Amino acid sequence: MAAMTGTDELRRVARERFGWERLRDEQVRAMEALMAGRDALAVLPTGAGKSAIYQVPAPLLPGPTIVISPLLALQQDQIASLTARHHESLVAVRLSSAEGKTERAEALEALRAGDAEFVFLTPEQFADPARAALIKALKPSLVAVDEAHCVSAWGHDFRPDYLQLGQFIRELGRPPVVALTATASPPVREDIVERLGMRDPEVVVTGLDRPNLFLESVHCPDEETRWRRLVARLRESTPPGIVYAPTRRATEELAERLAGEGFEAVAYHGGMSAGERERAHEAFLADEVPIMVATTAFGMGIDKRNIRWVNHVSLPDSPDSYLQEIGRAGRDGQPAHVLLLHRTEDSGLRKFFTNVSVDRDEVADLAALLRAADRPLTRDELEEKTGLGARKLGQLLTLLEEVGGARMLSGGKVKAPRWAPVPARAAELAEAQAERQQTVSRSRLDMMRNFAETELCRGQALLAYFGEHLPAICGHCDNCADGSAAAGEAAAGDVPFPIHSEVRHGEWGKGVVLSYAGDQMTVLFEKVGYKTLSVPVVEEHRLLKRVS
DNA sequence: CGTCCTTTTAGTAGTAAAAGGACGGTGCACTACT
Repeated sequence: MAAMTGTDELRRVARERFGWERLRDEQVRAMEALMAGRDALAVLPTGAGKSAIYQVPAPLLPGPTIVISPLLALQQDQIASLTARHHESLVAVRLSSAEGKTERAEALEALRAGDAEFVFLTPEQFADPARAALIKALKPSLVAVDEAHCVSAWGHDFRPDYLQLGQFIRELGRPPVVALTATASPPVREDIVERLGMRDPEVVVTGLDRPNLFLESVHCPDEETRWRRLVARLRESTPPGIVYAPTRRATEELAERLAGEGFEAVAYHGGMSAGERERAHEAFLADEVPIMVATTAFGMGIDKRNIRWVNHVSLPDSPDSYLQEIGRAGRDGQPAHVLLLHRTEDSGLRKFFTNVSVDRDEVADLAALLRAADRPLTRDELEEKTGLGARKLGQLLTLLEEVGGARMLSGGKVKAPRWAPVPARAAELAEAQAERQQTVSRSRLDMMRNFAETELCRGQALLAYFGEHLPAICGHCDNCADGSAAAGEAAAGDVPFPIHSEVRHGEWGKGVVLSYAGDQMTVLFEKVGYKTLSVPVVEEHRLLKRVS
């Protein structure tokens, strides 16, 4: 009964304050969980109404709603769209480095007075204890973590404050938390839930299959072939589209070379000035620039529905990244084409990026320093005492925390827990932990390569990675089109373990069966990530045992 | 791990291969200076 009333209330708010006549079942399920004080994790494609999941319950809950969002430009857009929809009844403010002292004070006052409902923040905002206290004093009733895959993708090295979000949420007294993302494979989902300290979240996941995207992958033996295939493809493609290149330099050289061939192409990467980036972005959105040649910097928050193709001229680091990037094509539902031009050599760069080199002595010194200190130390103090750079220090601290050698306190301070292992042991554990992470990253890269090289259905391969089983071949990839997918499928015999069943491997431990393709099977192991195994070998040597 | 660029070496005059080293992606926030 109560649930019914709650749902009616949600529908009323959606209709009256947002103008949404219908809510999808998944949206309602997540919203109801939040209203009941529970956490929720929503993996929904862009355009499926992710934002509504926190926006609709927000005015029904007593305090303001915190929205954690990774990019300032993205926050800007989100606030603009909320404001446009709302004619001042639901105000959103932002606290960031872009707001001056006065603006911040005004924003906080509006939140305190109840004149503003949403406050947009980056995870870095909580690093300053004074600011964290101000936010805590607002008694927020809901925390929404947008683009939640960043927790997993960026937290471990690039933006370590992402990993401290869970700590901050605890300090807030654990209001309901909703994590939102368009793509998250099972290990990423687990990482999000664990890192944010979510409890038994309501998980809503919708199908990831995008039938209007035609998937194609071509192996290129050399750079010349890659260039020729790209140009040939661009000549027959309708703009606008995105070419993803691996390095900043490659984007600039490629854009120039394409211009020489008569294509209007503009480069985009993180090394360009904010102004240049914005101009390029705006021009692309306005259909003034037909081809964007970009690094992974270009993507999040791009709201453009008519992107007709996405071409990659290098192998991405994982299917996670790949699905994010190709997902930007064809949002209008019209046919779109994605092409992956890969070389074996591409993996080198990716391996370099996933390389977590841990110097045992450095970690041991750091652990010893923490243990010897009679009070919690700030990062600045640690940087000074160890001589490590901020990036490296953050990485090592994260590792130490994961193995119980460090504890993060509010205000970015760090101390050694009472039960911390001795420095030498902590270093050993940290090294092992780094190796595990690297093993999992490499397994993702392996899966990306499998996807690129498979002669079977690519749609099935991609979705299986994300834990989704497509019962029939996808019908929208190159291998389905030329018949090789169907041929491979027919070759598959009986399966020893059902899809999604739990299995155990003598060395790799527990895992879940994701897919069968040809005589290969893919299993996702908790500890070592994705593995592809030969079914006959598994059967002959009884490598796997059924668990559930 | 691969690529690109510079330097060295070989060995004999203008070039060419080998060896060495640097570099590679994603963004916030803060400070100093104009």
